[in-house]
Amino acid sequence: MEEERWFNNNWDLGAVVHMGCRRRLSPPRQPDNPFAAFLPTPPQKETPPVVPAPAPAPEPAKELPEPDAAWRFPDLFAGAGQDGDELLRALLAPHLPLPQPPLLPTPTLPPQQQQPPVVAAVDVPPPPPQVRAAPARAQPSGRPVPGGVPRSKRRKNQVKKVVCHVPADGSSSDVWAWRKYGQKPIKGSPYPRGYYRCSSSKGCAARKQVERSRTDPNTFILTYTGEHNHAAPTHRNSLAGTTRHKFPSSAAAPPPPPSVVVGSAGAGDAQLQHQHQQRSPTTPSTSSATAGLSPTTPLRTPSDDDEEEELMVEDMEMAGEDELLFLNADGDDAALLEQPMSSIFDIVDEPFLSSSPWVSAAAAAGEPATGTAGAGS
DNA sequence: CGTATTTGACCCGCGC
DNA sequence: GCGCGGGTCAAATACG
Repeated sequence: MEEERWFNNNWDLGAVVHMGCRRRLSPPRQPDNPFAAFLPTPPQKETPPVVPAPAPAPEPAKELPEPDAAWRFPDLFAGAGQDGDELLRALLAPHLPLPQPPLLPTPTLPPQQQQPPVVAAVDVPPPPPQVRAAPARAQPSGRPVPGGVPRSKRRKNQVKKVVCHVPADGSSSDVWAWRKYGQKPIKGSPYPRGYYRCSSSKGCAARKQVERSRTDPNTFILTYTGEHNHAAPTHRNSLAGTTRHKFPSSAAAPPPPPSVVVGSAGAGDAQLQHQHQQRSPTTPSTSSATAGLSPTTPLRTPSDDDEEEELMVEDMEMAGEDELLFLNADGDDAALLEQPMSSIFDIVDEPFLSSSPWVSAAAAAGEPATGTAGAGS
């Protein structure tokens, strides 16, 4: 039951999805932040499930504190070097060369807001052989596996993950289009976890999980799994069809602002809402997810930092990865963190970088222009 | 018409 | 071996 409730909440993972780990300039604040749902507000409107989390107001997402702040992509790659995560490497590779500055001038961002999201590269170590030989059952039900990898194999053990902690308000979008394929309530967490798959390419195995940190509702945990086997989309993908913001059937849940719009900084949030509320044609940024996000950044208090670290640790433990790398703003890696996640993706399609509008535009604006398809969300 | 989102069910990994 | 929890799939629905 509780789960259902959370489920219903349907907070906008999408928004987060877009955000990815990138930080972008954010507009002042919006009344209705798409991320609001993720924000500190308790998912539920009235009854807090089991989570003792100090949920702020019962309001849906609207009452979120002030999510504003722009943020950038946490550098997944920061830790990439070691994890052996090809993902990270890939991400980093292109990145290094990039002149990071262009990304965010952070002119308007107050110091507090500038906190880079924490990124952790999780390398899931292959399970000890003894643990389980997993005969890899061929697909049980015969369900075709997307990547050709049997579901069982994809599971925890062998999956490489990149974990990013980003401020709830912040949002950034990555160039990729993410399509939501599931959402589940997580035990122990009042917030549901959204599952997204890269819709930029049909065969792309890249997946993304968006979850609000139980310890710090102000932080979203983005987990990237798999690699993109294609170049970043320059414009909406064919796959990324139209964005649709449908209000969840669950009437209980307030219409979450599904997608973020790439609007101009400042209006971004507002646009987002408009988009899904009014569906303004102006920003067809593609569907919701990848479309730009104009998230705002959350105001983070100093204490948040500490919490973030803890979060990271938790993640690591949770993930069971001894070898996880966590990047923290405090750490030297912070510099790396400053790089927008999009860069990471860029790796995949370097060629695109040259022409990719988002890279520069996104960096500047903080959002991927309409180029990405919005799936995500 | 095509695609995205939502939601329930199924399946599997992991722990006990 | 069983149960729990997580992750994914697929059908239905809705929107551009």
